[in-house]
Amino acid sequence: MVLPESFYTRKDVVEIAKELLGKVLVTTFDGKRTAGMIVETEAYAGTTDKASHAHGGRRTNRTEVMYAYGGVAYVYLCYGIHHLFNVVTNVQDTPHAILIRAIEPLEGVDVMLERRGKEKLHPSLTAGPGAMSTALGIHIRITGQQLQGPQIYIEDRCFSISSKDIIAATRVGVAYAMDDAVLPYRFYIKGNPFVSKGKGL
DNA sequence: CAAACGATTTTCT
DNA sequence: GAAAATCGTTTGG
Repeated sequence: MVLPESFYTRKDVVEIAKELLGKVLVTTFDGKRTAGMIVETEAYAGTTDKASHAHGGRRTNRTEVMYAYGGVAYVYLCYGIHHLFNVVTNVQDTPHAILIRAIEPLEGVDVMLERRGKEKLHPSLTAGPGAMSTALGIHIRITGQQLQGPQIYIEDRCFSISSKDIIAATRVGVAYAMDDAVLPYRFYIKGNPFVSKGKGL
């Protein structure tokens, strides 16, 4: 079943980040369908989180979509090269978001390989937010789209992830956030080979 | 209007 | 292990 808007509009972004593990992200761009199970996420808790683009209530053209009602996509360009895919959560004017960092490919592996210019399935195909977005065909132009299709949606296929297999860790690449960099806002599935390595982890 | 920067990945040494 | 790639967004003049 496709996750309803009510899944995203709840207030606890950390809780939602955990629950997204094991859900399936499905995209259909250029008539090509790809899907993968989410194995790694990071929560960004809006105005009080220095690592978030919206910290301190910052509001610009880019971050405006984070202030929207939960359940839309926020994609932004990092280092001029990488498209990073986020899910906006919480209610309007509360800019919470969850970065999807890695998936385990389930459908359309051949399409992902072609988009990534690779020959065979390897964890590096979708481990890491930039790589994953490329594999799924995610582009910054889909920012603001509803996560209920037709181009992109997340569904529950009833994969059960035991809570003891969910690992909480610090986020990647946010050292500049000072004290908020140590918060355990990164979640991943223990032992899954498609979880990104991060920088020093 | 010009300049600096980054929630990363790849490539070269 | 270090450095480059590369451009939209943000910030300063």
